[in-house]
Amino acid sequence: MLSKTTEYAIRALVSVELNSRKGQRPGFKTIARDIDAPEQYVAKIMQTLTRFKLLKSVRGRGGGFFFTEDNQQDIFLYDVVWIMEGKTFFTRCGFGFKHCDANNPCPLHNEYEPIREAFTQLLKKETIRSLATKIEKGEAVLSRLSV
Amino acid sequence: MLSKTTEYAIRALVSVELNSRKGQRPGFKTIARDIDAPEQYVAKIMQTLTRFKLLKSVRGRGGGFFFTEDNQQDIFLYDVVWIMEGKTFFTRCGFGFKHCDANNPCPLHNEYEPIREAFTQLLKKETIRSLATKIEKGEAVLSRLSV
DNA sequence: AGTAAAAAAGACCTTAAAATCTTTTATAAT
DNA sequence: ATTATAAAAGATTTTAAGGTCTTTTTTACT
Ligand code: FES
Ligand code: FES
Repeated sequence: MLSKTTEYAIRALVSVELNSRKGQRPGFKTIARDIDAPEQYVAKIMQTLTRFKLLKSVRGRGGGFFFTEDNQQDIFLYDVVWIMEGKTFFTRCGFGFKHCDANNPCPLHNEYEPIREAFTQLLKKETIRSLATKIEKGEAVLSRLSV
Repeated sequence: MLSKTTEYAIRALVSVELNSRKGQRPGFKTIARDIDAPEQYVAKIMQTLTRFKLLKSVRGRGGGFFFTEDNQQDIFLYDVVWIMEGKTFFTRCGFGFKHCDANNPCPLHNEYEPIREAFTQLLKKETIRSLATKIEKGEAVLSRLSV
């Protein structure tokens, strides 16, 4: 569904949020450990996310990644997916056509479109914060050891 | 969602079904033209599908791909996806964990699982025949020119 | 028997995603 | 100023999906 890169991006942001709540400002190594992903790859993803201003970074001693007042407003998963996968993600045809067109539908359209829409709504509802809160409450985990 | 290869596989089978209804026994070149996919790649996919006995093939003059009495029972999209993507397809975690586990859920599980299940049900309901029928009725198309 | 037609098989190539390695730039403490 | 720390940037590698090319095998027609 989502690419591995997008999944890492979401998990990374949740990691920053959880660390922030503990008064920490994590670096990419901490984040990578948190979400069990390759360090340098996480570093690249963080670069993308900061370039798109989903969060801020500072270099050097005591540096790391963090949210500012600007970002303190909720980041929807929709935003992250939009950045990482592109806007076409939300309108792809489930049958492989170049794009979805209700006026010239593929044979899956009528049934696929609502499912795609449900997923989009999920991405428009859940935020980095909401996921972090579930984890903080112990209702979910950010990472799981292999099995 | 589905890989390009799986999409080709489904469309190829629908093409065989439509051709059969017209009394034809298509070869991979005809199928490739029908579904607007690369000839040799379609040939490879057809090899996989025949190996898994979703349909039969005969070589040489007058050869091609066709369904037998055995296959005349409906082929569910579920079967095709199972073959092309593997059984793990239906139980993947939307958050990137190795697998989905309701007892140790990711923060998307509660909302993602029903969506994944809805898609699985769609694949268990629709068949190669049902798609072919929609196309025959003019309710949908098998292929679309670029745009 | 010989030939043409078609799928099967195997080797190979291309592209994009995922991942790694190395160098540079910014920051803060000493 | 120097040094340690950390992100940014750039180049490169690896892996897997997607795609192509060539040869072999099977089949039917003449
Ligand atoms: S046309 Fe295929 S999903 Fe809409
Ligand atoms: S654990 Fe992630 S979807 Fe079930």
